[in-house]
Amino acid sequence: MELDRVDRKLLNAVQHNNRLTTEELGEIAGLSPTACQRRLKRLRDAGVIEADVAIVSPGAVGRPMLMLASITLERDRADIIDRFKQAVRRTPEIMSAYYVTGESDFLLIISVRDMAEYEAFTRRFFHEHSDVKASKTMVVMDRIKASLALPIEE
Amino acid sequence: MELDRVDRKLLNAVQHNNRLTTEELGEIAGLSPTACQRRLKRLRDAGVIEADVAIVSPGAVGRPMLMLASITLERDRADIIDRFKQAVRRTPEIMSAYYVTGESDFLLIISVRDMAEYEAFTRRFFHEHSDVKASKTMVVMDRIKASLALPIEE
DNA sequence: CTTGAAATTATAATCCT
DNA sequence: AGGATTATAATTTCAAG
Repeated sequence: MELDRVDRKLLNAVQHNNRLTTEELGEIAGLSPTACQRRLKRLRDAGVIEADVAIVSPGAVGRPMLMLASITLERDRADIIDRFKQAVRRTPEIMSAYYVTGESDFLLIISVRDMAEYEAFTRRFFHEHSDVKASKTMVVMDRIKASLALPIEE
Repeated sequence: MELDRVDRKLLNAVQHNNRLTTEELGEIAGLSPTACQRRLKRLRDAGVIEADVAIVSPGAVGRPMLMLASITLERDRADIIDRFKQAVRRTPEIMSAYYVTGESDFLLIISVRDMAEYEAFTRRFFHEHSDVKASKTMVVMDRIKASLALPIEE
C-alpha cells in the first residue's frame, strides 16, 4: 500500500495516541475529520495499522520487574527452534521475544513480580525445554524507552 | 489503586484491543456498557492504563529490519549513564531501550530500513557518544512476539 | 480517488436506584 | 457502587467534485 504524507502524519499521531478525536486528527493532518477517519480505516483494513492496544502500567498490576534473557539452544535445528518458538508464544510472562543472529539464539523480555517468581519461571521454563544449552539473565534497572513506535518520516 | 476481578478482565481485553465497543466490553466483563466505561475512565485517569496506541506494521512503512544492540559504556559513572539515556530518548530509531545489570549496560532495540541504514546509524550514534566502550549487534531474524501486553491474572 | 453532508451507531455525561 | 436516559461525538453510507 502506498502511503502519502497525510497517511504518515496520521500514523505518527495514532501510534502515540489512538484516542485522538477525528477533529484533532483533522487539525494534525490538515484535512476534514471524515477524510481522516476514512484514511485510518483504510490503514487498519490494509494492515498498516496492525493493532490498537492499551498500554498497562506494570507496577499497577503488580509486575514491576522486567528481565531480559538471552538463550542459546543445543543445536541449530529447524524443528527444535520451531518448538521453542511455539513455547514462547504460549507463555504469557514472555512479553517480547526475538530470534537473533550471534552468540545466542533468542532474546526474551519477561515480566515478573519479583525475583522469586523469575526464579520459578526459569526453573519451570528451562526444565520443560531441555534444548536450552545456555541462558544469561539481565535484570532491567530502568526502562528508558518501552514503546513500539516507529520513526515515520513525513 | 485497587483492582478487582472486573478491572483485570477489562485490562486484559483492552491491552489486546482498545477499540472494542463498550457493549462488547460489557459482555466480557458481565457488566453494563456504562459501568465498563466508567471503570476504564478511572483506570486511565489513575494511570493504570498509561497510553492507548496504534501498532504500525514495520514493513508497511519501509522499516522491515530490527536490530538489537548491547552497549557497554566506558565507566559506570552516573552522569555518563544519564547523558546516554537522554541521547537514547531523543533518538527515534531506538524503539525500546533498557538499562540492565550484567556484562553490558544497555540493550537497544533499533528499527532500520536495511543494513546500510544501520551501519550509518551506529557510525553516527557511537561517534557522538565516545563513552561507548563496546557494542554487540544482533540481527533479528524473527519477531516471535512483539507485544507489551502483561500477563494479568483475573 | 477523494471529499463533505446526512444517517446510523457508539460514547460520554447526567440523573436515578 | 451499577443501570437507564439524554446529549455529544464518531462511523458508515451516500452523493458530488
